[in-house]
Amino acid sequence: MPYWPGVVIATPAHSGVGGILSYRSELSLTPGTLVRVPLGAREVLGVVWDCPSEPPDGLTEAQTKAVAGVLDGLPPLNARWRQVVKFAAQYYQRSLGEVALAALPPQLRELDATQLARRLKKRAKAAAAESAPPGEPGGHPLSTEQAEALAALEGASAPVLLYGATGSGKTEVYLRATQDVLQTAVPEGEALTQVLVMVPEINLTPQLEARFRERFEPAFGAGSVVCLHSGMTPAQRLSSWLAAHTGAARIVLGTRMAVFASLPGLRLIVVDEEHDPSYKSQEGARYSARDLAVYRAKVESEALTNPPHPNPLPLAGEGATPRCQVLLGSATPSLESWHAADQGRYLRLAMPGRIGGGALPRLRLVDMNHQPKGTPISPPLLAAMQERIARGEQCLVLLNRRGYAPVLSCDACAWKSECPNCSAFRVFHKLDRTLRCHHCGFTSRVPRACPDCGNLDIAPVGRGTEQIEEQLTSLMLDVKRPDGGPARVARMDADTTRTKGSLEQQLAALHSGEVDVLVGTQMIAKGHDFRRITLVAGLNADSALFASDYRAPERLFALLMQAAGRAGRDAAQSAASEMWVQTWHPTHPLFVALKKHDYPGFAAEQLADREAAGMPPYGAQALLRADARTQQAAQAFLTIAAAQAAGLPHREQITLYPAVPLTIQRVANVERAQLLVESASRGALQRFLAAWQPVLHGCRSAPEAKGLVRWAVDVDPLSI
DNA sequence: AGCACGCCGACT
DNA sequence: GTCGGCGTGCTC
Repeated sequence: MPYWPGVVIATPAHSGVGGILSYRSELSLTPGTLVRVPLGAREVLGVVWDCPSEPPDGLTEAQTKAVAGVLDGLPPLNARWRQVVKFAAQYYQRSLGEVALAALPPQLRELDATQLARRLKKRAKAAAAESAPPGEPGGHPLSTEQAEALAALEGASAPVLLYGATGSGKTEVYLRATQDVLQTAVPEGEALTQVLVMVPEINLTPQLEARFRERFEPAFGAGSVVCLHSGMTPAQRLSSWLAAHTGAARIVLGTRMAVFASLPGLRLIVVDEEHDPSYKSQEGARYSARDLAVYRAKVESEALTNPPHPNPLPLAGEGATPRCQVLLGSATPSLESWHAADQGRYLRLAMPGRIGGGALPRLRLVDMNHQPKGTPISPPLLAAMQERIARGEQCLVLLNRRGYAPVLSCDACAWKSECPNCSAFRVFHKLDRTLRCHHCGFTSRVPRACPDCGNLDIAPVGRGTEQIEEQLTSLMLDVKRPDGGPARVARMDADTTRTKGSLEQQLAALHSGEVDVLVGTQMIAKGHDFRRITLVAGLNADSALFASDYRAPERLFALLMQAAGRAGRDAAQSAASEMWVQTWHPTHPLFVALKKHDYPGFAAEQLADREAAGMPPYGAQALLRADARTQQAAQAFLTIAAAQAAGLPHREQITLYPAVPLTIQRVANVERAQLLVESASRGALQRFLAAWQPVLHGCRSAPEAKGLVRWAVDVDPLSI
């Protein structure tokens, strides 16, 4: 008698096929089993979702194809993993298959059974060779704050928000919490405990990886720490994924994609810099890895509390029910998490002090209204920097704009360096004499004269990191370091760190003291531990103060706080360390709060504004986005979709705003528009979106929407 | 999403 | 005469 496994394969997000296709099988297959199945003309990877003995919803045997093969040797994906994938697909309005297959390493799709067997054998051999004698992980003595946080974490039965100043030693808390989990005994036959640690950016994984390896590999073996991020080669990703899935890896360290790793013994999820927007995916299923981490921990905990096959003999001395904890860490938490802690849904643990008793840098605001016009670096800031360098200290200069100048403009006519494919200017890069579009990549050589009128005077307008580097270099010409050498200025941004190893090389140059002033984009504000920096300067903060994006202030606060955290990490110098901000609005409340290092005050203010406006986290939002050949077609699709939403469930609790073009309306010759969907109730929004989905699918073929390229729903969007 | 099938311009 | 452009439509 054949079985009919519901197999999940990568079906399109909005296709009529709901995502689950049924096949025939001679054998009953365990849900979670990986299989190969025929689809159209090819054979693809699938996951068995369920396996009834009756054919589902009127399918006849003639309509079904047979499962082509089972990837045996691989344990099935467990029910918790499937639950997280299912939730993510539902919540973010995508097909189950798309989310499930995106969560698996791409190479798994190409592998046949023999190749897989070979990989698994290789893994097993490597693991045997690596297995180290057990030892005790080391560690530094803890500060009182760290010890208290850890003690509180131990008993916590809710998500924990670790609100710790930069330099307060959050990483050590992560390491200790990990250690506690890894040393937890599990009943015979159960999966060994595992920990998932997420960081916002690939750049930040190497240094964290080094700390985790150093701490845990001596005790848990050479393969116990693995990384999972999109920068790895397909083979590496498969290898790490298999290590996590089979339980050989005890710690998985990765970017947002790692939230979908298969971790049979998961007991702790750490989300470092939980406020960081990089945790929100911007393509495919637009999930928030931070939010999914919280959900995943809940699912794992429930499974531990109500195990399908309860262990009759609880471990001696284990009074508390085991659970999977989630630890969200930040010096400037997201307002969503902060609000959850205010409400008591999350447990807030504060670590306000810096390790070694160091002070946070003092904020110096330069009122640009009282400075000579046209000077990117104001005289008092320049003097302060020169003084620091003469003393052998280092400075960091932050400017969120790559290139030499954001626009090139003709003095005689109206020509500007517009991108032919985008509604944006191309950026002047002086070093290679190019005009580059940062949105579509279109690049050409800088014209010698104005392309429109032939005028030879085409001038850069505004400033980027290249220009600041150039100007600082000349301003520092006469400045001597204590060793008598000339002051050196370097630049670090996406352009200087493009090639492999260049980031490490630049960081090394800074550490060794070769560089006195480092100019860079926000990448220099993140994570890296710079010992001798005592002055950090933010040059162009004001653009975010009055941006239309309501989250801009929160991001600016986080960025400046994070940047400030780069200064004075050496406790001996911290007392004299400074964060300089040049602004035309020195009395802005954001700066007032920043000056006092008062995140709670800032958050309370922002939350009050959000509540008054019914914005998240008080109300729920989603965006319907459309890309088309013409702006008219994009908006027509959205407008028709809104009209056809009439009568859908919960429509009366939903506000649909008019379709509007995006701030950058055209990118790579595609016109972009969006429509904001709002509701006071998250549940109502969810159910409305689910019901809207088939309607949206139908709107695609409306004659007015001819030229539509694609559309997508973004639930809990980060920018609107 | 892939990958077919299916009708109109520049090439061995 | 073909090769190939990407528009529409389907995948148990």
